[in-house]
Amino acid sequence: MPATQSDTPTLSAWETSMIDVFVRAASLIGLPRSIGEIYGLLFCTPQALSFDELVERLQISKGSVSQGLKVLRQLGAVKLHYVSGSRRDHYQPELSMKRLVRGFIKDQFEPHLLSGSQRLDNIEALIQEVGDEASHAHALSRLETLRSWQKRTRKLMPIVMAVLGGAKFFDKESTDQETII
Amino acid sequence: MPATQSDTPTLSAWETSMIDVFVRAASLIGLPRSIGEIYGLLFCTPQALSFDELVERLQISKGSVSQGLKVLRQLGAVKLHYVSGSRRDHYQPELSMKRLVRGFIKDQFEPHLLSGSQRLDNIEALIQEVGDEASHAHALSRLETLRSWQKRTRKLMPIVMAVLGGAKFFDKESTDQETII
DNA sequence: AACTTTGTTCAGAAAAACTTGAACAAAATG
DNA sequence: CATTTTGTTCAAGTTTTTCTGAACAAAGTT
Repeated sequence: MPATQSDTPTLSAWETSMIDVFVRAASLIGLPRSIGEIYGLLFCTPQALSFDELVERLQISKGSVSQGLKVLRQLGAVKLHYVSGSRRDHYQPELSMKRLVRGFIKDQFEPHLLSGSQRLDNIEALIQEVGDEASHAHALSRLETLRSWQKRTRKLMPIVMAVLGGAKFFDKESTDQETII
Repeated sequence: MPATQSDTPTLSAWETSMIDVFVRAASLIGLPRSIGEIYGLLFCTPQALSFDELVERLQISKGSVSQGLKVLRQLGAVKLHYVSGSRRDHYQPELSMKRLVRGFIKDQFEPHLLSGSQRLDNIEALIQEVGDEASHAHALSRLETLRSWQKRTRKLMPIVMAVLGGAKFFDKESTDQETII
């Protein structure tokens, strides 16, 4: 067995700590530890890393790395970086907070908001069945509360994006488009 | 066995659906199903509900209700409502979106931001150990990126609260306090 | 074409999160 | 003070999520 180059190039202390920050952040937004580790290591490393390097340095399975990268690509949190003279895929982290947040919102938030509207309409139909007048009225009132929450959430998103990056990204309906930052 | 009043007063269709909305929302922000159910039922119901009524109508264990209410109280998502002639605690849902969001941020977000600052300082110390000049510089640069993300997140919170409620609640440092909504 | 390299898939193992229910504490009642 | 009512705690059980590793597919090499 010829001496291969990599003897599990172990993580340094600062790398471990910084990766830990990302593991916590991942868990805060409901993503598994392995995804935090992968993004974290990419974030720490100057060069793009290949699939194998991630497996070796993090000491996690190929399966976890494959699935983790899949999710990170979907979120737009990592970018493929073509390295000449290698046919392996190499990855680099997305470093723009704005793009990271947008990816997350688009992928994990918006779908829920969308299907949420659907659901509220269905509930409205069910409320029609309620016989008692007072109950019926109360149910409708709560439904409206929920709709107002939804509406405000939708209004919030573009503002968040604006604060994070200065770009315009406004809701079709909102005529009162204030200028922010 | 004397005929007691409540034969598991089952949930109506619209209540089930609306509770389902809250169960999903809870899971979206990382809270267990039982908490979504409890808040959801309180949200649907005109009167304040007691501990026992929650157990009976939702058909979940006393343990789950007790722990669920504990978390909801901590988040400020439910309020105690004293009902004369009963020594049971009765609960009502917080209906202000602003207060709900603030409770969530205060309880689940801010602690992470706080300890986050600590952690970054520790990482900075560890980076001092790095011998190689280029690596050292790169590590510091990434640390600064992280710090800027933190700072922007902090700036965002008061803006979110402002959009949600119209109140002023600004960061000490930000001199550029724009007027929003 | 046979072989190697590179990465994906997925069933089962392991770990983490959630729920249950019985034992317990605290306070009111008789 | 014994008893009942009300709610909490926590060990054990259940469910859900995550991870692993071996089998597999795709594409490049020789």
